[in-house]
Amino acid sequence: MEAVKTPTANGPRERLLEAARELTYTHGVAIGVDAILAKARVARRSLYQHFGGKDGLIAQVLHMTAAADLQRYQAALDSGGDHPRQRLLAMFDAFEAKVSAAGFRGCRYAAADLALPDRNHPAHAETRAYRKGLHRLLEHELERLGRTDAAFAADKLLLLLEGALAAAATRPETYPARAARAMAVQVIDG
Amino acid sequence: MEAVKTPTANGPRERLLEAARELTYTHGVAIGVDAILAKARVARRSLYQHFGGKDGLIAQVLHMTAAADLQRYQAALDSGGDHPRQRLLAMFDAFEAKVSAAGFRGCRYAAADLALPDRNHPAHAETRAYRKGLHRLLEHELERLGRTDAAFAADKLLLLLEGALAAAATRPETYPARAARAMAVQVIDG
DNA sequence: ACATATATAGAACGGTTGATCTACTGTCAA
DNA sequence: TTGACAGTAGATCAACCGTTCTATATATGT
Repeated sequence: MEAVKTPTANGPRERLLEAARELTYTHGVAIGVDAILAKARVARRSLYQHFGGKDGLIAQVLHMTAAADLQRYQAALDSGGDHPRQRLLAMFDAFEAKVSAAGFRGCRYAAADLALPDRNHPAHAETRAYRKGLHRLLEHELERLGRTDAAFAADKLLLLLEGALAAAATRPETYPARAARAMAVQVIDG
Repeated sequence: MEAVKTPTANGPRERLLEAARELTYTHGVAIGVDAILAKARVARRSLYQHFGGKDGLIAQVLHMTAAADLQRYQAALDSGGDHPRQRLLAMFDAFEAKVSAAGFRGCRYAAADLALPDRNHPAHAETRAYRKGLHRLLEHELERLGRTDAAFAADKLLLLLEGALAAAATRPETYPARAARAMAVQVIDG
């Protein structure tokens, strides 16, 4: 029977996704197809077979990393224990470690949105879904804190995260994540 | 004598700057040279004569808009009267109006930084100078408030502005500038 | 009137882009 | 063995990129 065929864990499709994930982060989504193909060591045809084109590949990369990033945020929350306040602070701690880590180059999703002026590009739907998911994580914790303005407070925390990502990409020496965490405390305890 | 020659207020140089200012904002700095030339109704040669190339034009556009934007921020501060607290709040009010205005498409400087992976591109020096100038405006008001941590507090306000710009570009329906202003009050009164 | 500088229009260059195509190889099931 | 399928390699395409070029027109200053 073999109902489920092994998804060739290291097949051309996965190699393309991995290569594109790295290159679009370090060089932006404007990176050339040739560079992706070379890094993935995959035939040109496979790209168009699996993803329909460059746009499809980029959208799929964002879809993949969004799921992974949201999982990481969820894990950071869980590392804070049971109390929502501690959970949120643990998340901002993990966030600070992330933006301070070597190789940090800014927010992949903000970069994609800014680099693709075409509003109908499939990538925008992915970045929108990502932010919605992150907002949901934050809002849920704030609701558990008994906040009646959980949605608005989640907007604030999301704004702090986005601002810190933008600032960390251009002025890392000011430790923006630390400033964001300090303001987050005000929002959480507000 | 004519010590100062009229800088041909509507000469090719000015038309190029104006066209590039608009097009790089709506379509990103990846916009083609041809589109800029067509909009400015200027000969191809004039671009290379005046700016040396596309990179020089982009850098000059950022230099020009940075000066204008900083002047606008200064004017917004001044509209708040004498007291630093009122001046800063007036500035955040003006900021909210700006990001809510029709045609707002995000932060020109953040977009330029993200779209130009080459760290040596002259545009980066302009965006850095712009942020430094904005930071100076904020820090000066905070110093007048007697804050000993004026530099750090200015970092926070700058982070709020950058975060609101990023959020307003992708989620305008959440009124990020309003959230930023609310948090700014906390920082200012902190 | 003449020279100079600056503008224009547009052809052309070499390079790169994303995408399509043909041809060949290997695998596996019928 | 045969046929279908997915993969590789690489030529090729049209379009566009930023840049350089020639040639011509239009001012301005001496």
